[in-house]
Amino acid sequence: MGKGAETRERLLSIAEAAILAKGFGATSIDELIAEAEITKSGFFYHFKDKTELARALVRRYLEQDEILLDNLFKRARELNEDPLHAFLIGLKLFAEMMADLPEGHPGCLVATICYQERLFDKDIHDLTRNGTLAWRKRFIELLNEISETYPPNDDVDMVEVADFISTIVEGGIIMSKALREPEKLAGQILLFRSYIKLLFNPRMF
Amino acid sequence: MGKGAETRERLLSIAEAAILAKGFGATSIDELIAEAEITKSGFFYHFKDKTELARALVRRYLEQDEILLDNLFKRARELNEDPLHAFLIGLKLFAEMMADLPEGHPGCLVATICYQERLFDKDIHDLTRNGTLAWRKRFIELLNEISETYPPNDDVDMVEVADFISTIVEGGIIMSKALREPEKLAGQILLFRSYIKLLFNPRMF
DNA sequence: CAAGTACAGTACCGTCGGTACAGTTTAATC
DNA sequence: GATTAAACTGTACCGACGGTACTGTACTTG
Repeated sequence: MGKGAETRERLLSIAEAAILAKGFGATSIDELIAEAEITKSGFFYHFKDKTELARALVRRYLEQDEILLDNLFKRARELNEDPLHAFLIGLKLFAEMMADLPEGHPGCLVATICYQERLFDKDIHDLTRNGTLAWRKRFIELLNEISETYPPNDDVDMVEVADFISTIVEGGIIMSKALREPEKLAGQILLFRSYIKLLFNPRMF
Repeated sequence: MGKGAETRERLLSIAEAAILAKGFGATSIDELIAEAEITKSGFFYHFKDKTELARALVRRYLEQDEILLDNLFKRARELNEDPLHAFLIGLKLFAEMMADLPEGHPGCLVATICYQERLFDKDIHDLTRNGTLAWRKRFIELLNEISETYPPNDDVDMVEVADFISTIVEGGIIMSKALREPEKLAGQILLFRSYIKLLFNPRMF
């Protein structure tokens, strides 16, 4: 990574932390450049305005997220080739990863942007929407594979179940923050795991 | 309601909508007074600063929320005196209420504040935390009553299950916004209902 | 050594949160 | 009918911030 790309990455990391803690509108460029130890000109060299910073931030966030989830569920599949058990293992790994964050989850950029919709243009909203649809696609594929072997015990739409995990992670982050209980997120992910167990349990009824 | 209280309420409603759409830091007092058609002096007559506006906003939000949930689950109990079935009816009523919001849920103030933590003092964070704990208390009581008659089919902590509904509502609001699918929230609440059905179903195993 | 990269420096504009304080309208109270 | 408090309006001002514009320069690379 060249010198320019390094400064850019540093700016993105500082901005992400600040925006997740204070919101986009309340995050000043002045504070970002103070922490990054560059000047305003330096900032505007990398991003032509605040909107472009936001765009770059979301893109980076979704890419990193994709890689993380890819690795996690690939590892889970290597530990057990049955799709249901692999998914349950993946969820446990995910919960453990969330539990290991000492200060709790720092927050999801998608959520921040949704809760400040008026500040962003269609471009950014399309990015977050496509990111969310990518989560849906990932989990639908896993769930469809599971339901081929294990018929579900309740008549539920698999798209809803696929979105359920995203809902619970987003909600769990908020509950962790609101309650000041960092472990809450992991606990809620494990409850989703409990639901999956009950939904696909072959010994039911 | 006197003239003063009326203006105050109008200000609070305008501020709530603006803050849920743009965030606290990005909401200017100037835009609030423009929409309320009063002057800056008028604003500072009612609230000594922006922080006091936030405090009043959260208090009002949690009070209204409490009343809404009280009525909803009281009505559900009147329709069926079995605690499990009453709860399932309550969840259906809740989902229907959320589905009836034409533009989707406008957002939860607790979530907004959690995602802009650095902007608020301990006072406000205590308010949101106590609000969340009130949700927990409400649902723990309902769940404990259910589990006396219906032993749960999985070994889960009832506190986690009580928080699960709050998690799903908070997450469902974000998913609705991110996907631009207002119905998503109701669908996710109904999935929680599906979980409750599976968890307490007496015909299991 | 020329050229681009990666910034620094300086100056300026309009907006915003907040303060201060004097003046005015309206409705209830004595 | 005068008094008084509530509910504002009007005006002026401050420092911080987002953003623009343009010039200058150290460092690196071909």
